[in-house]
Parts: sequence; C-alpha cells; structure tokens
Amino acid sequence: MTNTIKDVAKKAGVAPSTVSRVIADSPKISAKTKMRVRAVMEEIGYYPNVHARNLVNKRTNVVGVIMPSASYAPFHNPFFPEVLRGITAQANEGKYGLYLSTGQTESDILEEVKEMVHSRRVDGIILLYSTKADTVIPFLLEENFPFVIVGRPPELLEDTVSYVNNDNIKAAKMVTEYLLLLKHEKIGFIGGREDAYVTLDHKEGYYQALCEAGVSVNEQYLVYHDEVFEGGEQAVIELMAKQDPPSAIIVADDLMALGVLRMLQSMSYDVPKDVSVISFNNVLMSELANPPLTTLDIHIYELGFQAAELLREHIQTPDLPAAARVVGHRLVRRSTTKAYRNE
Amino acid sequence: MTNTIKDVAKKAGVAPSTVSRVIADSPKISAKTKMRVRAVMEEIGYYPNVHARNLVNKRTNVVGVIMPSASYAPFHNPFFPEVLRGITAQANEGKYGLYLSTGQTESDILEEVKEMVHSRRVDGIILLYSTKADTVIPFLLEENFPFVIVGRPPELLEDTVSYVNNDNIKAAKMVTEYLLLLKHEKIGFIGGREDAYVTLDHKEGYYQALCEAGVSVNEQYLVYHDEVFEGGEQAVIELMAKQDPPSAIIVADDLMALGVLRMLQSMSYDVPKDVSVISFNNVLMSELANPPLTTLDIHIYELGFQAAELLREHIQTPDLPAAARVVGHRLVRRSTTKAYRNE
DNA sequence: TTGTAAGCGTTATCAA
DNA sequence: TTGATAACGCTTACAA
Repeated sequence: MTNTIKDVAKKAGVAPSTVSRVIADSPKISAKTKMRVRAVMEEIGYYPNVHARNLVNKRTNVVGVIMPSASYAPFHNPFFPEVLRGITAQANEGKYGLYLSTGQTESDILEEVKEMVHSRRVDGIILLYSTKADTVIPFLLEENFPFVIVGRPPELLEDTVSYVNNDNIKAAKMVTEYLLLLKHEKIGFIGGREDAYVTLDHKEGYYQALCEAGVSVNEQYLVYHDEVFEGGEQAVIELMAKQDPPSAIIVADDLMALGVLRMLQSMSYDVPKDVSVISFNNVLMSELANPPLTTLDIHIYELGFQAAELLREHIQTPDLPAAARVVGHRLVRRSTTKAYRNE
Repeated sequence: MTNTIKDVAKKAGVAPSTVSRVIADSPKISAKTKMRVRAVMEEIGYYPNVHARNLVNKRTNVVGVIMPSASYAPFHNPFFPEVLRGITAQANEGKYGLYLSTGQTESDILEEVKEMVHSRRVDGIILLYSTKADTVIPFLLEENFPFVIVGRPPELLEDTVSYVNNDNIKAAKMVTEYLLLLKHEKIGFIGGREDAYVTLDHKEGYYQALCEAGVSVNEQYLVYHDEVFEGGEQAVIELMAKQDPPSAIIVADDLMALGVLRMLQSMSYDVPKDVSVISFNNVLMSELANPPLTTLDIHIYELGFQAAELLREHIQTPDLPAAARVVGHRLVRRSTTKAYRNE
C-alpha cells in the first residue's frame, strides 16, 4: 500500500537511484527530471521510509530526551514542561524529532539510554538532570555519543562534556546577598535533593555570600528536600522548630516555596513581615502565589532551547570540543521579601 | 564499531538466522544454543539495530504523541504534563517508546502526522486535543492508521474513532446543579476555546442543568477564552461588567480560574462571599490557590494511561472496532464556593 | 534444530 | 546526467 521509491521511479520513468537523488536534491540531476519526479511524488503521496533511510545513513534526525527518574517527580514540577518547550522549539527548527524516555527508575533509564545509543535510535541525547552518582554520563562518554546536559557534569568532567546551565553559585550568592542587604542574618536554606549539582552549587553560593559578609554559617539553617510542594512544607517545620528560627528563607524551587508559604501561613507567620522567602526558577505559579513570590528567573525555556542547539552542533560536527553555555538569571522582586526589623 | 547480528553469529559459531531466532526467543532453538548465543550477546554488548528491524517487521514499537498547536499554550497548562505522565507510565509497561510532535502550527502538525504515518515512524498515534475543524482525524481515518483521541471526535465519527474522554456534559451539568443547589441563579460560564469539543460539551451540560431547574439561560453570562491565566482575567472583566453580574462562575480550567480569582480580588470581590467560583481539572495548583479552588477532578493521568492502553490494543489487533472509554470525575469541594445570600 | 538466501526500502559507488 | 548494483542489519521462508 505504501509507495516506495520504486513506485515513484516506475511512474516517472527513471531509476530508483535517480529518485533518491531528487530527494536529496542532488545538483547532478537535471531540472526537468526533478520536476517530473517531484510531480509523481506529490501525486502518489510518497514519503521515504525512515527506517530504510536510517539504516543506510546511520543517522535518524531524532534526539532523545531523558527525563529524571520518577523519584524526582519530574512531571509535577513546571520546570520540565518549560525546558521541553525550549527543546521542542529548537528541534522543530532543525527538523529534528523528539524521542522521550519513559523509564521510571534509574536503572530503567540507563537501560533505555543504552538501547537508544546501541540500537542507533537517536543521533544525540539531552539529559534533563545532573546528579552525583549518575551512571548515564560515564556510559555516554565511553561510547563517545553526542549529548548535552541541562545542568552541569561533575567537576572532573567539566571540560569533557557539553552542558547548558545557569551559574547557580553566582545565582545563590546573589540571592543571599540580597537578603543580607535587607539586614537579614538568620537566613535559612532549603535545598533540593542533596545529590543534585544544582543543590551543591546553591549551597556554595550561599556559603560564599555569608563568608564574604562576615556572617557565620549556622549549619542548623540548612535542610534538604525534594523539589515538590510537600518538601517545602516539611522543610519549614524543621527550620522553624530551631531555637532561633531564621528571619528569611532561600528555597531551591518555586513549587517548594509554595509549600513553604502555605506552611508558614498555617503557623501564623506573616510573609514577608515575619519571614522573607525567596526562591529559584520563576515558573508561572510563582507569580500566582499569594503573596507573589520573589524569585530568581533562570530562563528555563532558554536552557532547553540552547541545549537542543548545542546538541545539534555536536551531532553535525562529531569531534567538536565540549562546550559550556551559561544562561543568565534575573531577580524578580515581588512580595515575599522585606527588610528585617528587630522587634 | 557497533556489533551486528553477524558478529554475534560468528563468535557463537552459529548462523545469523539462529541469532535472530534467539532474540525472538523462538521455541525451535535448543536451550543450549540459546544460552551460548545469549552469553555472546551479553559479552560483546549486542543490541539489535532498530532500523533494520523496523524495516523488515513493519513495526516500530513507538507511539506518536501529538500536542495541540502552540496557540493552545499546551506546555503552559499543567494538563499536558499530567496526561503525558499517564501515557508514559503505560508506554513504559508495554515497552513502547514515545515520539513527541514538535509542530507549532496546525499545518506543521498535519505535516508531521503525515510523515509519521507514511514513513512508518510510529505504530500508532495519540491525539492530545479535539477540535471541530481538525484535519488530522480525517487523515488518520483515511489511512486506517491506529489512533486514539484524548477528548472526543465529532459526533459523526463517534462510532468510528477510538477515544478516551470524561463525560463532560454530565460533568458540567453536575457542577451547574451544585451551584443551583447553593441557590445561585446568576451563573456565569467561562468556556475554553470555542472550537474545542470540551467547551461545547461543558456548555451543553450547563444548559441542561439550567433548563431542568427551570432557570432561564442568560446568553450574556457566557464568555469564551483560551485556557490560560490571562483568559480568566479577561473573562471576569467581561462578566462583571454586565448590568446584573453573576453570583457564581463556572470556569473551564483551573489555570484560568486562578486568573478569575486574581481579577475578582483586584476588583474587591470576595471569593466565595461575593462570588462563587468552580472550575474543572483539579491540577496541582488548584489546591495551592488562594483560596483553594473548588474544582472537578477529571483524572487526567488516567486519561493518558487509558489512551495509551487503548492504542496498544488497536495496534496489536488491527481491526479492533472503535471503542470509547469514559473516565470518571469527582467534585473536589474546597473554598471557592458558598451558598448564595441575597443582601 | 539449524543454515542458506531472499528481501525490506533506501543510499552510494561505479559505469555508462 | 542517469542507471545498475551492492550494501545497510535484520527476519523469515525454505532446505537440510
């Protein structure tokens, strides 16, 4: 039923190889045969069989997108739709297709990646997470397979793998400094998953800012939770139970920050009067929160878009040296931060 | 570099066809050769080339997922990540891969679908939207290609195409009746895109409830907007500008409802004291809204999961008659609805 | 139970 | 400028 290149060839009165050349728009084919062949293709609705093509070309024009394992609650956090949107836009421009991972566990995912690579399912891979014990990166590296991380690789591999990231250290430092300038000194820090690099970097920036300001770090003020609503709620309980609770809190993620707000409110703390809250990401809901969140916009769409772009370059130029792209950030001041006043 | 079936065959001292049979776990192969061949596959890290496979099998084990065109703001509405989550879970179970559409315009998308079908890129398709003037469905039907809609087809095709949907008429009727029972009679209706079937069905349910209750329909109370935050804001302006503004509002979508809340608050209306608001979907943020939204849970995850399941059946059994699966709904009463009191 | 060989729909090499 | 033909890596009759 489906037409093949032979059907087109027959109907156009040429050889299959000629049709193939027309598809590739080869300059060695005369304008008139091109016309004729194209007319036939149009007429009988011919589409090349991708598998036959991929088989001989050893290219697929598809990029694999690897979501974090389900334990990171990927689809619950608006971060992911937004990176996907960026990736999609760029993929669409470059005529690339998107193949999405479905694995739920870490080992599922590694197996999926192996399959994608070995069975030549995709030309390159975008990793939507970056954690310490990750096994996918070493595998990809060993296979010398094109891939880009949204986030960052371990320090040791910084010059070896390509990635698109924010400067999370600087970002966290800035956020901390902002709070410091508002005269807060008891600053709580609610990090995301401890094994995620973004969390480590946030912590580093937080430390740097405090040190430079000569404020001593109180380890009690650091807690870690998953980047979900409930994580924020729990973190607040831990933090506010300290003998000298913080007057300001830095939260790894907006969704988490909503949990923070809700829990603070339930404890009758007023935000920002009693406690200031500042978070990262600036997803849509941070604006809709009550009160609207002061947050650091990290340009999520851009992270996705650039990752896809960088990957494309790597696919096209196999031995391109690893590159890092840094996407900027921007403080969005809304209503959850306020200068400290001693009562 | 990549190993082929021949490498395995050579190393195991058998013919390529034998290896192929081992892969397929054919019962005609002796246990010992299976062992031996599998050992070799393991050893050299053999993965079958999917394209060679797909080429001869005419199957891909991949399902295509078609997002609505960008004009529907798909990635901005948490509905989509959540259906995707359901689809992913089921696809993963069935060892199916996911191929995501990237098209931004309607014609982009139609072209993508044509390519997926004709070039045999996927075995089946899930459509994440259903609108009146859609051209994808007729195409898929004509090609006799397996597909499932999340939503519903035009009435004329109800027995022809498979779909997974809520009973949106009943749902809207229930919601309206609930408001009626709370003694509201001036009930505003903020629909989504006018060309989406879900909007038509909501409207139908709304009408039915009013008619049965003997309350006359006031056409002025019906407005339509895109399912985004801003749509809700604008809708409220239109609705509350009427000479006799509604005391309760039904909103097509939670995200939109947040816009409704925000705008009402900015006009100094108290929700639910002055105006009751009830919406559909029950995405995460409806719970986090302030005040938390009364909303109709439509089990989005389930819609996705079942769509993937149904599609799988269609793929496995080519001439399976079209089936419709109805996913239930459930009223989640929170804090935006209240009995009407005349002042 | 296993091997041989043809064929899936392309592209690319070599001749013409 | 075009046409034969081999090759890509696999599956599946058909033979052995």
